[in-house]
Amino acid sequence: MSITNETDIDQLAASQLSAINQRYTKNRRQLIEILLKTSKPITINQILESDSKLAQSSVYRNLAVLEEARLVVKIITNDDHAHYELAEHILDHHHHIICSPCGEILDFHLSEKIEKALENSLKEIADDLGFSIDRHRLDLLGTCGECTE
Amino acid sequence: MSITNETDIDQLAASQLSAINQRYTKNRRQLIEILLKTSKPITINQILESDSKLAQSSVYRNLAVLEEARLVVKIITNDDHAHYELAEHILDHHHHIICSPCGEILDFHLSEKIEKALENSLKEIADDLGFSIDRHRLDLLGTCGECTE
DNA sequence: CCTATAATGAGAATGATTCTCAAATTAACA
DNA sequence: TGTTAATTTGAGAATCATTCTCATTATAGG
Repeated sequence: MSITNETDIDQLAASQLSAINQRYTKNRRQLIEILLKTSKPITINQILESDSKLAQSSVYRNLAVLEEARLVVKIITNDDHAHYELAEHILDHHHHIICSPCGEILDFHLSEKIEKALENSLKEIADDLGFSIDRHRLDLLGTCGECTE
Repeated sequence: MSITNETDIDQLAASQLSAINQRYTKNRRQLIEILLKTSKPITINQILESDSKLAQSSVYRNLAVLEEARLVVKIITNDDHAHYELAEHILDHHHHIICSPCGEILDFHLSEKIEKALENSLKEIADDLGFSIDRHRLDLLGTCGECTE
């Protein structure tokens, strides 16, 4: 349950964008490509450095559109800069381990067993509180090897 | 494992502040009191409304100091405003359910069994990745009853 | 090809948060 | 309980990520 074929992603992107009356433009395709190449969540600055010709305002705007189309997820931490990565139905369901000193974010996976148990538990809790749940997120906050040295 | 006695909190606050060479001033005490009265994480604006005489710049500064002293936790979401609440050794270990439309945050608890299983799992993962872990956080994102109607 | 509509890019505007600095408070000690 | 040195406070200015504006450019669908 992880899409790597680029044609598939293009179809998915086009379809999810059109569902909210948005076009799958060159700029938006390029953002998807950049995020696909990167194996971890990145900031807008990193995106701007990585390609060049992209206009800052368009990157902000398009990431917001892609997020609304549920193709991209914006990750907010205590770091100054938001990070972005592809949505979980493109990658797969996972969580984040965050280095507080340097702001780097890596993905990690929980065992299926624990993930399931957690999900069931969360479903009950949300019901009790009268919430309808969109998703959950689990973050580990600490210090990476680099920053410890 | 939840401190409610106000004298105890004062002692704890004084001690943790002095550990980072900071004083337990009237302003800081007042912030702790406000957070103690509130049963859920609140924003700086809510704090300013709730008391009045507090200077905005001091509230920002003092919450940062209290956070450094590990008495207070800053909660960042996709909402514009950060929320604050007392640290987990004053309240107790818990998680957050966040209403995306209105930004409200409530606390919830996981059963002890799942919490333990999760912690063990996370410890292993962090070790494998060479991270030293400070804490974990688990958020439920969705829509509260009020915002659904 | 036209035309209407949406997307783009450059720069201005916004707004939460942080910084500055003079005045007030505090701790420590005589 | 004064004195002094160091810290905290408050008002407003500064910062900086993000959002908005608007004229120009690209696109979809006849």
